[in-house]
Amino acid sequence: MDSDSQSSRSSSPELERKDILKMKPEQMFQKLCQEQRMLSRDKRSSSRRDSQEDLHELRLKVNSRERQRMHDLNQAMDGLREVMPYSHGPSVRKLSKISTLLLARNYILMLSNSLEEMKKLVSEVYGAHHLSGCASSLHPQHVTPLPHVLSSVSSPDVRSYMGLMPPDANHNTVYHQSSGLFCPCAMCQQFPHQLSRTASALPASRPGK
DNA sequence: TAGGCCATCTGGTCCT
DNA sequence: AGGACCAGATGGCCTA
Repeated sequence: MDSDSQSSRSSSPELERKDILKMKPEQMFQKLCQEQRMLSRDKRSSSRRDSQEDLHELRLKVNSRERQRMHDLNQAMDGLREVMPYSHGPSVRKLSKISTLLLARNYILMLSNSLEEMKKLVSEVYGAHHLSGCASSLHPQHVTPLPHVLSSVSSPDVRSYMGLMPPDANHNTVYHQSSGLFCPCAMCQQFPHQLSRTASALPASRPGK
């Protein structure tokens, strides 16, 4: 649908066609006569035609700009989708725009929450030399997703990411799982296999710099 | 087939 | 004045 002048989605020509179809024959005839008169008048008036052509060209220009703007917006949306933690496999349908935005919002909230938890954890570790079970205390349900966000999300992938349901076996989630739940914290994501070892082997004092 | 999602056009408004 | 942004209208495509 790149052609400016040949778009089938143009609304006003469609309307005209519908109107014409609704007309009685005599009305249609009148309308045709009227259009003929207008056409001949336009032929006589070259200046008016020029202004109409200018108007038309302007309209095409504006349409083109708007289309480009929407393409840019969609490109940005795709960029956002790429960094969102949901399955990217070919069998997975693309997130809708609204779902992408809602998920992005929730993801940011979750990351903020995780960061806070990590800060607490670090202070605990360096304070009491104790690391509690991270994976059991940090899952997305602690992020408290907003009800209206959840209810609007229909994609099983998104819902599974939000902790509403276990992930489909066919979908490879990027999240490390613990007891069927996802742990979003950076520690579990980057080196989950080291977590238990780290917990017992953490130095009693702050690592020297 | 209804409903969701989307692309496009269009006119209005705001901003530079 | 021209461009960016926005929202409404419209119609196409796809899926449950």
